[in-house]
Amino acid sequence: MRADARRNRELIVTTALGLFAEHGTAVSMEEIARTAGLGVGTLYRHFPDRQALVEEIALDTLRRLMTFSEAVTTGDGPCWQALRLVVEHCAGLPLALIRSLSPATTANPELARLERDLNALFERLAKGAQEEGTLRGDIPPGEVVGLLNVAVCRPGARADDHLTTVILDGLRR
Amino acid sequence: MRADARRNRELIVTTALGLFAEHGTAVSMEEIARTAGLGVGTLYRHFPDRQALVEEIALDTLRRLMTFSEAVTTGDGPCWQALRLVVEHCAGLPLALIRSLSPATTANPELARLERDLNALFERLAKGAQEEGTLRGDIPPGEVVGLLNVAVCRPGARADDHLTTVILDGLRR
Amino acid sequence: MRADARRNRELIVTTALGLFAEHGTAVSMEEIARTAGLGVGTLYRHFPDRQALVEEIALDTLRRLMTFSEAVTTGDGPCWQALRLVVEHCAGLPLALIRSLSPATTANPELARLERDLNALFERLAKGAQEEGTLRGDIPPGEVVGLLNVAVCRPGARADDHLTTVILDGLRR
Amino acid sequence: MRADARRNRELIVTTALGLFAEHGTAVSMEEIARTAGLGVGTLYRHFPDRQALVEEIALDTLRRLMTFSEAVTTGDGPCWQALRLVVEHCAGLPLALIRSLSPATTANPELARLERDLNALFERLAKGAQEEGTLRGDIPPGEVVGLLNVAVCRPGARADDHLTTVILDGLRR
DNA sequence: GATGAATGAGGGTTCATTCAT
DNA sequence: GATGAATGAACCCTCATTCAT
Repeated sequence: MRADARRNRELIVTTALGLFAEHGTAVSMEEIARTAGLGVGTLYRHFPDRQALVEEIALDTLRRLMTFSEAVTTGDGPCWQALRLVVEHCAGLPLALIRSLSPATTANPELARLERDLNALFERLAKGAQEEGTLRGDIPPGEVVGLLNVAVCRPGARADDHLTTVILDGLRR
Repeated sequence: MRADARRNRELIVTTALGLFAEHGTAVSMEEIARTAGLGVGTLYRHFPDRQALVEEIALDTLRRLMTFSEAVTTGDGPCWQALRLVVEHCAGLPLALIRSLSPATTANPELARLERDLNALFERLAKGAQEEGTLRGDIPPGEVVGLLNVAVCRPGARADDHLTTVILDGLRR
Repeated sequence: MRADARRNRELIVTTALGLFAEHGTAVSMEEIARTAGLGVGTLYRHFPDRQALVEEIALDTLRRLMTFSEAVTTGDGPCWQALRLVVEHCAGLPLALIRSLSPATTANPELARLERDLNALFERLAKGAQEEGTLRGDIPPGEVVGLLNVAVCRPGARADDHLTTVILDGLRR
Repeated sequence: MRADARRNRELIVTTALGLFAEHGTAVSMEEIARTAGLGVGTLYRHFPDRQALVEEIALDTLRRLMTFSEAVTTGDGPCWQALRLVVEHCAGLPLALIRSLSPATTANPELARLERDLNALFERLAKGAQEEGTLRGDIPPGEVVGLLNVAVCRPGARADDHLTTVILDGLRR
C-alpha cells in the first residue's frame, strides 16, 4: 500500500472516530469524507461499506489498547499497578462509543478475538493482583473484569472521574 | 380520551419498547405501527413525532420506577432493604435502552424532573442506609448513587446477575 | 334540513374561506373542522370531499355576487354607476382566492353556469354604459369585461386601491 | 461544476417549470425527477429542498427577463418601443405561475432584488415614454408599472391576446 | 347525527452505495 | 487512483377520507 493511501486510511478512521464522538453515530459517510478532505469514492475504496469502517474504528482502538496493555504488563512490576494504569488508559478511550457502534459481539472474528484476548489479559492481571495481595480476594477475577468493564465502557468515563476512582478504591485491599 | 384510544396508546409504547430492546433504536415508525397492528397514522396521532414516542417510553418507565420506589420507601423498614429492592427492580428495567434513546438530560422538562427526583430519592435512601449503619460510610451518598446508576443503567443488567450482586455486596457494611 | 345543520354548513363555508384567505390553500380539513368547532366527521357529512367544499365556497361567493349584481342592475339608474358598484363590490371579494382554489372552468356545471351568467350580465352592463356614453366606445364590451376580470381577480385587489381606480378611470369617457 | 451536472441542473429547472405550468404547483418532486429522467437524489443534490427549486425557477425566469429588458433598453430607440417589446416578452413568460409559486416577496434576497430592479427598470421606461410623449402622461409611472404587472402576471397572458393589446393601446397616447 | 380515532397512500427528504468523469 | 454526481430504497411525517364509538 502506498504511503499516501495508508495516510488516507488512517485519516479516515481518525476523522470518523472524532465525528462519531462529537456528533453521534448517525454521521453520514459523505460528511466523514468531506471532513477528512476526501471524496466519498476514496472512503469507499478503503472501506467497502459503513460496517467495515465502524469495525476498523473498533479494531484500531482495541489494538492500541492491547498494545498498551501488553507493554504495561510485560514489566515485572506489581499487577495492581499495571491494572490501574490499564484502567486509567481505558477511561480515556472511546469504549462506550465503540460499544454503541458495534453492539455485542460483532460477527467480525478479529474483533471477537481481540475482546476475548483483552478480557483474558485483564483477568490474568486481576488474578495476579489478588495473589500479590493488592486486590480484594473475595471476588472471582472474572467478576472483577466485569466490574471494570462496566466502569470503563460507560459513556463519559474519564480516568480521573469519581466513579473510576471509587471503583478502583473499592477493589483495593 | 376514548377507551380504545388509551389502549392503543399503551400498546404503542409497549410495542416500541419491545422492538427497541430487541432490534435496536433504529426501528422504523412503520415497523412499530405494523407490529402493534396499527396504521402509522394512529401512531402519529398519539405521538406527534418519533422524539415524542421515545420520550413517552422513557417517561413511562421512569414514572413506574418512581411509583415503585416511593412505595418501597414509604414503609419504615431499613433503608438498606429499600435500596436493595429498588436496585433489583431497576435491573429488570430497560434503563440502558432509555439512556441510549434519550441521551443525557433531554430537553423534556418532565423527564429532567423525574431523573432529578429519582436521584434525590436514591440519595436519601443511601444516606439513610449509612446512618442506620448498613451501607459503607466512606463514600458520599451522591457517589453511591452514581455507582448504582452505572450498575443499573448498563446494557444487559439483570437483577440477579453477578455484577449487581457484587456491587451491592461491595457497598454493604 | 334542520336549522342547526344549515347553520353548521354555513359556518364551515365561512370558516374555510377565512382560513384559506389567511393561511393559504393548503389548510387541512382537520383544521377547518377544528376552527369551526366541529369534528371532521361533521364536515364530511356536509361535503363529501374537499373538492365539494371548495366548490361550495366558490358557488357561495359567486351567488352572492350575482344577487348583488342583479339588485344593482334592476334599478334604472345609469349603467356606469351599476358597473362601478359591481366592480367595487368585487374588489372586496376573495375572487383571486376562488380562482386559485378551482382553477379555470371547473367541471362543476352550476359553477360554470354562474360564471357564464355573471360575465353576460357584466357585458350587458358594459354595453349599456357604452350606449349611454359613459364608457369608452372603442373597446368591445367583451374585452371590457375581460379587463375588469383581470383587475378584480388579482390577488390583493381592493375597492379603493390605485389599480382599480386607474382601470375604472381608464374606461370612463 | 461538471458539464453533465450543469446539464442536469438545467434539465431539472426546465422540466419542473413545464410540469408546474401543465399540471399545477402540486407536482411531486418524484414526478419532476422521473419526467426529467433522473433519480430524486439527483434533484435533491442540485436543490436542497422543494423551495430551493421553486426559487431557482423564479430566479431563472426573472434573470432572463432582466437580460432581455436590459438589451432592449440599451439601444437609444424610443422608450415606448422598448416598453412594448418587454411587455410582449413578459406575456410569453410564466409570470403568473411564478407569482403563485413564490407568493409576494419571498425571503430569498436575490429574488427580491431582481423584482425591485425589474420594477425600477420598467418605471424608468414608463417615465421615458411619457417624456417622449408616446405614453399617456396622466398616470404616474409607478401606477403604469402596476397596471402592466397586472396585465402581464395574469394566468394565461399571451403576447398577442386581446387584453395585452387593449392595455397597451389604452396606455398609448 | 356528531365525534374524533384509525387508516394508509403519498410526499419530502436523506444517505449508503455505485459509477461516470 | 480520486472525485463527486447519480441512484433509489427507506425513512419520517401529513392529510384526505372512512368508520367505530
